[in-house]
Amino acid sequence: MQSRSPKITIKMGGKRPDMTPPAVKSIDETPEKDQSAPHQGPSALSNNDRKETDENALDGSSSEYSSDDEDKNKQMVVYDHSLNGSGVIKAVKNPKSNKPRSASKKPPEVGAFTVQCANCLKWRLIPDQEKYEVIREHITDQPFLCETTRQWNRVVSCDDPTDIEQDGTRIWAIDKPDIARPPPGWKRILRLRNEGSSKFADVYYTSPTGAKLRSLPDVFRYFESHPEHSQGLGPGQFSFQIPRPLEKSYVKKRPAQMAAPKTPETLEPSPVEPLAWAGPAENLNLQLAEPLSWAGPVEDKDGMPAYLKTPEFDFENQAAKKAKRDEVNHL
DNA sequence: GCCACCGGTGGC
DNA sequence: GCCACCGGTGGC
Repeated sequence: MQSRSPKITIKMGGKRPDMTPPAVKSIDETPEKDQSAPHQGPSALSNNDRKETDENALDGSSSEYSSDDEDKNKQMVVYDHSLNGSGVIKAVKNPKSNKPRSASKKPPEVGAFTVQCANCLKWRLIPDQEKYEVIREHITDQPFLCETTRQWNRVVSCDDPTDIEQDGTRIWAIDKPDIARPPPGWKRILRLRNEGSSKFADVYYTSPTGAKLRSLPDVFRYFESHPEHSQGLGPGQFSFQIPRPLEKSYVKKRPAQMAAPKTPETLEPSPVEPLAWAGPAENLNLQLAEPLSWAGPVEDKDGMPAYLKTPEFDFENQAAKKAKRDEVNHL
């Protein structure tokens, strides 16, 4: 299909931006999901990516996430923004990267990190994951600004053009704000899944001893078996929250639940009646076919660019969660 | 056998 | 619907 070129813009939620933590959101640009062609045309895009990277002074300090790979056709970008829109992005490699050595499709990888300036709303690439994590950790209390890039000796102002545009070559996703940066010796790994999976991504932590932990209970169990590595650590330092793809169709919808057999008000046992399920099952199929209807352009009433809707962000809940985390961390 | 990746489910 | 958690498994 023709590739759309959504512009990313942040649309303020209807809510008043008092004390509001940063909203996180993302864009996902996967123009088509051609089921048969794992890789295509977009090889040119990798040039774009590289050019962009160069232009944006990611040069020297750019990390292992920079564009070494030739098959970076698409990227996923994650960002969040606060009241006036400060956001964080991540970019990801093409989900359909065609590494010759494996027939199995490798999931996309994070390819870059970007944050949106709270003032000018332009995107600024972040040189490496560590810096990104620091920014994300405090994005609510310390909105990101163009001047923040001076931390890594980059001089850029709100007058300068954006580092990165939504040009249809990337997949955008929404990251969560205020995720604690991993404790020293620990790493927080975000693994994206392939398009069509039941989930968008998985988060896991690697411990100082190399253990891979997939959940908080995992972390607790690790603490028990490795008390020497649990000193001063609490659950607040770990977050298994995953970003969300802007394009919801990236993730396969869970089939609608079979209508639970109505429990009659009476306590009379009701006979099992399998045939009665036929109806719901058909509906289920219809729903699965539905996602294609996303393809059409989406006009936004507020004059915002099409294709981009600011996902709703639960400010209050985020604030509550953060408070809870802080509280936990004090224990 | 290991592990990266994916699916499913229960709880909210 | 979202999320946390964990089981299953195919590919190595």
